[in-house]
Amino acid sequence: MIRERVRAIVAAAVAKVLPDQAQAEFQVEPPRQAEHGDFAVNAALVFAKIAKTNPRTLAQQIVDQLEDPDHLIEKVEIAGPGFLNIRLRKGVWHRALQVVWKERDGFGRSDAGQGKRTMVEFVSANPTGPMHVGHGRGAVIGDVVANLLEWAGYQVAREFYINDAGGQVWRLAHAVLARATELRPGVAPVALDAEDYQGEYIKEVAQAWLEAGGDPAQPFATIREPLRAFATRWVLQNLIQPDLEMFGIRFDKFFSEKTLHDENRLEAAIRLLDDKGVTAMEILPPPKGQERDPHDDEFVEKPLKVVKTTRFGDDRDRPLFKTTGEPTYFAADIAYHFDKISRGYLRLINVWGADHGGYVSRMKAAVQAMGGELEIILFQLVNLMKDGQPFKMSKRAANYVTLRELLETAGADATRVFFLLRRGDMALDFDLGLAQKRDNTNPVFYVQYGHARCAAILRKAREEKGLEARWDAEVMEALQLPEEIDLIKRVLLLPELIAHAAAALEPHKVVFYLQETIAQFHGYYTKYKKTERVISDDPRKTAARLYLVWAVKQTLANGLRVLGVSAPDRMDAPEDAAEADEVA
RNA sequence: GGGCCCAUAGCUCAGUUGGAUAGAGCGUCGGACUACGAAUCCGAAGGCCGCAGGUUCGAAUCCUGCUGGGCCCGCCA
Repeated sequence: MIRERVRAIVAAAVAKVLPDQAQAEFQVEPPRQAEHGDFAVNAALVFAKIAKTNPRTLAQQIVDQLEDPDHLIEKVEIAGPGFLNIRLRKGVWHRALQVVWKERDGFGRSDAGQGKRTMVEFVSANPTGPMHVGHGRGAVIGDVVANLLEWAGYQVAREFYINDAGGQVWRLAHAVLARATELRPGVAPVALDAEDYQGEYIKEVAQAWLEAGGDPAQPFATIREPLRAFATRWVLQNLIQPDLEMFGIRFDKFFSEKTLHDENRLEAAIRLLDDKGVTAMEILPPPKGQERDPHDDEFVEKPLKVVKTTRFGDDRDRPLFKTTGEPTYFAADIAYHFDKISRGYLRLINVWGADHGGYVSRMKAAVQAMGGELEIILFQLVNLMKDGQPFKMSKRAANYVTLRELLETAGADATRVFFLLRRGDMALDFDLGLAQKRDNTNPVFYVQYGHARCAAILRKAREEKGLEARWDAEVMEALQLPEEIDLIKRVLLLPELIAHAAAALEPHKVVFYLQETIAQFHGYYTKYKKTERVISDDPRKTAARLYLVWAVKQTLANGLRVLGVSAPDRMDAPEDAAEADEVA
């Protein structure tokens, strides 16, 4: 990478001026202002204090020691408080653009991750009902983070944790039984409890269960286990997996919580924590500022086995077992994460909604105690809006907007981009009216159109002139317009942009990069469409520009692939954009 | 009472991890197609980067304290 070569040149000079500081960090960055050259280096500012001189003098000393055997540098200036503004020869940029031709669909990849085995766990929606828009945000963030890590050289597995054990799934089973008795005349009715799931889909589950031979005349206690198994599997297969498929999201594994209990896996994980000395028997205090309620029989004053998560910065120690003796959800989650570690995943990443914020420190503490490394992406919640007004929804109530409705009205591409248009730690207002609009206020069309426009130019060159874009080092110096050099620089930014977004676990950066890149291309295209066209009578310029357009197209395609968004070669009329989404 | 997140143009948001004159989209106003796609582009107007201190060559960015908003807070999942 060019930036690294420039850094090496400066670092060598710094080492001569200040032999002791050779390993210290300084920045080599593209400056905001074009007049400041190709790279701004702040080495003199960073080292001035150590060198006990003023930055500008030090900058001059560094410049005096610069050696540039490959003749990359055209000009170096000392500017402002002591920046080195470095301008490279244009030929350096021309030659560098060959990398796109060499790497093609792989352009943008790097090996920063060095194949480190990494697991991204995301969605993990409870198998008790349809997914809502909040799950959609987590799904897109998780999927694109996983893509980013793959592109940055990690070996990535995607996993979905199925919470198919515990109290909520009994609520689901009971609700299904209640609805089944309604559907089967003559069977003694079982009433739907207030805490049971109320949604219409429960009737579908009940119908399917009856068709599969379920017998609603049996008492709940005797059939609840097979009913639980049936209902959670049905929800997963009919409500959750189809949505993920529409979204284009695949998981390497769906991991069942139930199997952890069935196979006694909690025990081994807890024993490990015992060995590490981070468990204890404790009577847990009530939360700060609250009195113990003597009438509340749910919280018996009785010692419980806990993980001493306070040692890792948690507010309080967390129980592994309830007073009833049953394991907590936390205990099962520990077993699950122990399993991940045992399978050799050195880096664990979980994608959670902000409503799980209180769970972060305890889970990190537990994983750390087991010798693992856990990072959690907490994304802020999605506020549903309709016509500018908050649109309240509740999971138990029958009416709420599902992810599927959203995918069906807005399409997978637009939904993905919409969710990635903000940083994850910003709350997101999702306007249902806006999601259904299919005009240029929707940014996905902008980027896809840019890709299609590049494709159109290449198509025209092929059909009317018989010309194919290809790398030819001899003609590249025909690219002399400042906008052309800027476009080359922008294209070459993709690998570091992806590596940077992966390191920060911030997928939205890719969206902004693509928007800026295509805007730059549109500007170039429009400015010169009457004077310096891509396809002209000058064979050298035409060949060089066709390659540049091809490289921009490849860059956009690769960026879109990371986002999981299609890159169409032609756009249909705006009214028919819905169909265009399906073309991958 | 405590913890996490947020506050930047009229609105929605970026801001390269501390750099030089803070950017984009939408909206407003004014322009640009007889040739590669006008789903586009160019220009103008619009800012106390929530407030007050601090750290240093240098702060939207880091630290402290406020103000306002979101989420969470006993063994649910």
